[in-house]
Amino acid sequence: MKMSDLVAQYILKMLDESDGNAEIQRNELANILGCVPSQINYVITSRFTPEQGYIVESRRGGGGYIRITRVTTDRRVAIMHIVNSIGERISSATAQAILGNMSAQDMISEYDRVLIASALSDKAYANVPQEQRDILRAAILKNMLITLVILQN
Amino acid sequence: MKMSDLVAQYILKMLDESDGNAEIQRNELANILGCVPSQINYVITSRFTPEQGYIVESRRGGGGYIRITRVTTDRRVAIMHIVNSIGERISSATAQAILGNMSAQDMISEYDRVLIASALSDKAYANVPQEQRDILRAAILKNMLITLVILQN
DNA sequence: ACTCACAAGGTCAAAGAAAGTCAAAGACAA
DNA sequence: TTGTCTTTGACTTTCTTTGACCTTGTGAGT
Repeated sequence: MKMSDLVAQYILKMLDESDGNAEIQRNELANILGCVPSQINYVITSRFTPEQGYIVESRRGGGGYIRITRVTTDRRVAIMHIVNSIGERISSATAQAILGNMSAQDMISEYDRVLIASALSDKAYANVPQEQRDILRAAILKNMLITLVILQN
Repeated sequence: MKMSDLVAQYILKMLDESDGNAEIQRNELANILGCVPSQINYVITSRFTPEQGYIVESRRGGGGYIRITRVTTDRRVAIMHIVNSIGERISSATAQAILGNMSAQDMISEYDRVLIASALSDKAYANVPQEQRDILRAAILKNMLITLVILQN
């Protein structure tokens, strides 16, 4: 595997393990992975750019470091906002409306909207007693939206 | 036999052997088959086009590659097959297994797998009486898979 | 405070490793 | 003979690796 991929992988793993925030020491990491230090810079500038959703800070000198932070895009925050606004139960119509808005506002793709909607349609809930349906729908909707947030990036 | 046919044959064999997904190195392959590298490009552009059901991705530079993926149209058929094989009820474990297989066989993307799984997880069904859960899950799973089939272009 | 040594990280350009493009030449069937 | 498909190779573009040299922080000794 390419060195640059190894480095990226290593950093991504750190990010995953520590909630989107990784602090590395350039020389140390280069040593662990067996590459030249500037390779680390290369990987960071090519794969951890702001466009790709990362903020990079660093310091030189003794005790220096490079800190890479995965920025939770507004999208993720926005989706979580909606998740939190969904109560204990939700009707089919309301759910569809919410999904429609989310898609209109580019928080989710059209593809996701349709797919999620298909998991909420009343059609699938034929066997569930009326008063349970909306509770169930809310639970599933939240679950899927949270999954989306996790899948972002 | 024509060089271009040899190359095509080689690639087709790789696709067959690895489930519709072949990754080659242009120069290496050219070397194995004894042709110039650009011959590979010629074969790919003339025989592995999207119209003919292939997706081609590539990267230049060190560790570069050319990846050719066969998009089976019978993907839809295959999914419907599975839909029909799902009975009245399905357990969480079985559902996960089916999704895992589908993703492994490239019938659905990893993304879809995770998203669908999140709609089936037992966690969301807390309020549903035990014996209803598996029925509901089957209904939702089928619904989502059918939606996927529709969404496939 | 001042200076100097050391410890980080940063920059940049050159070399290397692949893949892509394109046009000219060749082969061959209609 | 003409038009289409193949073959080939020179040249281009993109991505990666490496190393020499630069800049910035820290801390000890004066």
